[in-house]
Amino acid sequence: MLDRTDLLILDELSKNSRIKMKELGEKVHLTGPATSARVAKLEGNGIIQGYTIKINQEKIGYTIHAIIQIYMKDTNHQPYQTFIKKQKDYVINNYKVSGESCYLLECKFPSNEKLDEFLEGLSKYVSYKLSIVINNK
Amino acid sequence: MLDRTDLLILDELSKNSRIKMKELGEKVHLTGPATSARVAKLEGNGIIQGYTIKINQEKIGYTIHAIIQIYMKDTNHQPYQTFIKKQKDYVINNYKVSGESCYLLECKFPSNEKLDEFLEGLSKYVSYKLSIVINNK
DNA sequence: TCATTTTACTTTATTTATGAAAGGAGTTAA
DNA sequence: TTAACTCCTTTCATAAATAAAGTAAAATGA
Repeated sequence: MLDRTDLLILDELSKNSRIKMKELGEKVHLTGPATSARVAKLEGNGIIQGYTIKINQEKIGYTIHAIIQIYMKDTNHQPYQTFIKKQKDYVINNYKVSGESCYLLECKFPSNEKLDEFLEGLSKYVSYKLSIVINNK
Repeated sequence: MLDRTDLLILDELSKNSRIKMKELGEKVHLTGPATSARVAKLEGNGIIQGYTIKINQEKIGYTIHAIIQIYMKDTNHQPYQTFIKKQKDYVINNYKVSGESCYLLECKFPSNEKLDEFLEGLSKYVSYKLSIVINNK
């Protein structure tokens, strides 16, 4: 299904998704139009789900990166899910997981005040364990 | 430092980083060159760290998404870090965290065999708790 | 206060990239 | 062998990016 060239294209687009088709073509030894057709195919079959940017969250004021293990108090997850949906500014990912906890919630906050406020709300619905990210190497 | 227009630009580029500067300009009520200059500034000051793609990992054979809590057996983290550096194919993020565990390791695997192999290696250096991601809503 | 500089933008013109169309080479299958 | 596909290249028209020049408003400073 995917050959070496496709994987190379994915790799290059991961590193720089705004690369020109001509330049990407040079990297994978194809012409611009051939490369463009390959990329369109990868979009069409859903392997490329979208084009996005990496934002330095600290530089835009989100200095706290938290990962929170969520334990349900109740079998009904809906109140928790509804709460999370309202916190789009803070929530990066809300993973349902197998293992010790029920969810792993990845969030960003601009201050301890906002984090505290969030946890106050959260604790109405679930129990949690908080981890704060120090680095990512 | 960042005004409303900058935040709008970041938002639009997050949704589609390959958008034309002219089209992005229309969304934020600027001309192409003005938009282009704003974006260049956001790149220059490091707020935009890079342009990338979202890849559907399942469609390229990575069906297992795991998050692993890491507990050090020893005060020396180096053997663990060295091991992780060798596992680039599988490791998405290796967060050093405060809280219960020392690290939160996010990984992807193409099969239970590869996951098992990885865990066998991992257990030489650290203790761990494994969570498998079911969904992300 | 008023002149000067800076910043942020628009407009225009040139360069560059994209995307459509035509065609060729290699592969597969009747 | 021939037809149908796939995947590519080349060519060319169109569209976008970029550089340069100019403008207007805001900030700076004597």
